[in-house]
Amino acid sequence: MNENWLETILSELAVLHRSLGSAAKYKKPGTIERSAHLLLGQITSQGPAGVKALAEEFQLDISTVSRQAAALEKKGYVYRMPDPLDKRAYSLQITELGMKELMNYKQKRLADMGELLKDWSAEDCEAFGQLLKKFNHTLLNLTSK
Amino acid sequence: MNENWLETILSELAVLHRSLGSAAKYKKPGTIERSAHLLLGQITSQGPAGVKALAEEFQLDISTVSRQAAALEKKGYVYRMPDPLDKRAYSLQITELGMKELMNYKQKRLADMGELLKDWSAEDCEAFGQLLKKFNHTLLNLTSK
DNA sequence: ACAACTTAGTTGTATAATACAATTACATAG
DNA sequence: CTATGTAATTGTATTATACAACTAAGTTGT
Repeated sequence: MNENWLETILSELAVLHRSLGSAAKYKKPGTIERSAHLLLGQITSQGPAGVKALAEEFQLDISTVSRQAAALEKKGYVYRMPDPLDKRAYSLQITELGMKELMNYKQKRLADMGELLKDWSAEDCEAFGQLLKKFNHTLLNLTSK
Repeated sequence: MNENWLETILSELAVLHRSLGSAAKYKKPGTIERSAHLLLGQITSQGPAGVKALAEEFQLDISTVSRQAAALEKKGYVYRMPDPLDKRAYSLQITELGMKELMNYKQKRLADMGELLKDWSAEDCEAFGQLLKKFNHTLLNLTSK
């Protein structure tokens, strides 16, 4: 394993993380935040789920997800469907408004990313997407065991 | 431009950002943080610099870098070299202790990353490193103009 | 030469995203 | 039916960031 590439990956990941962190500062009033959108996306694509399941899925602390869920609920993007068998639990379901918001957000992000990558070859885009996916997969697998 | 890869890139970046954010939680006492290490790395590889120059380099707010610099100084990893021509300004220079710390940190990170990627082919590591670099470059170029 | 402007850095305040610990309310097993 | 376990919330803390107000020092223009 060539150490040089490891070093590159490490430092570029650090830089990337920071860029993504500071880029997050286009928060006009009324917008909702990145993490909350991941939650919205999850319950949209995978169906309703409770806080605990979502936290496991994302490997986050339950408290983190709980607060995100509360924020989403406050904005009317999700509602809580009580679990009939367990009065402590509930499922988060996306609302019409939530779906609209999610679409909107995705659309905007896609446009931005398209603009950013407008000079990239299709091959590079594809490779980058695949490798990111693979990396995330590797990361989640390792940390979970 | 194939929209599908854009979508993959978008969502995988979001996931990656989050993983990197929560992985940051192995902070034993006495450790120093990711961002501060980027600063240390920068003044090591590019030579001493002031807060303003570093902030520009990283495209961060000056206040952010100022605080990071203060933290590094408090730990004894950098010292302030007053600029003889401008009494407002100074250069951050790395100390022996700072170098030791930086080495140590890099070493540990390299080992972790090597472990993480132990099943990756050399080709994939290389491609991932290159694409990350390219992406960061694209990102910094665009946002700066 | 001094008033007006500009610049380097700091500090106050705010926000997002996270974790861990304590708590609440309910569920389940002896 | 008491003891233990579990879903979620809430309190508190941390890192990393930005923006705005401020301080002190340098620069410029008449």
